[in-house]
Amino acid sequence: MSPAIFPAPDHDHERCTSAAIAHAEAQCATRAQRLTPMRRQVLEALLTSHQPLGAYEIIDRLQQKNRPAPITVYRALEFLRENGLVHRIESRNAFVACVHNHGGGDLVIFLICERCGAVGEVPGGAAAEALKASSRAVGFSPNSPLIEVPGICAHCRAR
Amino acid sequence: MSPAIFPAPDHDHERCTSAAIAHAEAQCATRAQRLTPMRRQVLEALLTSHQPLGAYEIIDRLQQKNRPAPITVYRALEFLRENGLVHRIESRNAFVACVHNHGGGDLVIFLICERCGAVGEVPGGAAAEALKASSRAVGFSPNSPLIEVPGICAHCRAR
DNA sequence: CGCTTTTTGCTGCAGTGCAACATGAAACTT
DNA sequence: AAGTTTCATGTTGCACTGCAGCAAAAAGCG
Repeated sequence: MSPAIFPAPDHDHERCTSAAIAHAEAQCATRAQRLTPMRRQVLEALLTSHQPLGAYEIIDRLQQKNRPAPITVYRALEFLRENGLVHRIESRNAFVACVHNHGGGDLVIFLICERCGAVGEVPGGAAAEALKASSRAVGFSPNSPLIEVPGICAHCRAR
Repeated sequence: MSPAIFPAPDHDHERCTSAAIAHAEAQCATRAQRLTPMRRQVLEALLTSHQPLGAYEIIDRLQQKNRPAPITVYRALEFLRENGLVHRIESRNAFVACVHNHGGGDLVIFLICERCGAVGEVPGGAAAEALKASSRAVGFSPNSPLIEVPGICAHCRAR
């Protein structure tokens, strides 16, 4: 598929979720990491939302039977982030499932729709170069930058 | 002085602080806004730190006599941000005094030294253009982006 | 001076994030 | 298979973030 940056409002949710879970399983297998039920549930909660969720929102969406404590969810999120399956949206104090298979090191730009709340990821090559140049010009040695762009996504604009 | 992006460790703190306060007074005067004692104290706390401070750190640094409630500090910070005197560092949940006189709308990049904690601001013109291009290429209408770059500043690298 | 607007104080609360310790489950060793 | 180590989760508790809602005080204005 051509990876739509923003999922269409009517896309096949089931399929994109299960594909992402499959990818997560593969990812963990190759890294000898364990995608436990807890971790999988947290990832699924994020996948089925397609929006950034706060920690307590995640808790609310998990099976009510054994409502996990905040620390449990934070630990699962930490694991998922370390394995590139989840990103944190700093400007929202929230988390999104990563639907790309972008390699670990390369910079990603987060596009955050202010209307529908969806988050898209785009590679940040050109912007990264400009940033590096600006940083080094003042003697600063940059590490991986954080870029989050609020705005309006194509689907919302179309309406 | 040529506005060093990062203040030298041995720079004249008194002078740069009082200059920034003077600028804040002028800024508020022209906008018919009131730089009250509370607001001034919060700004001074940030200026004398040259590092991002959390809300409670600010409280701790204010005169102990009348320790303000968190909401009071948040309101002062809100005012200072609206008037371009303070920035929020999203990735740190903290605030820094703005030592530049950059016009309201133009994009600023925050360089955050991971060793000494200092924050520098550089204009983000080139990076902003690259970001806009990347965003629009996927049908996204961007607003003012957030860019924060962790790294090592020149002074820390020199050591 | 009265009136309005702005600012600050006060109480309370929901959300964020993690430390420290205990328990349980899985993997590895011999 | 039993024991040991490692990893994951549960439990308790707490510090910080951020703000709502209302009350009191201060500043500006006719």
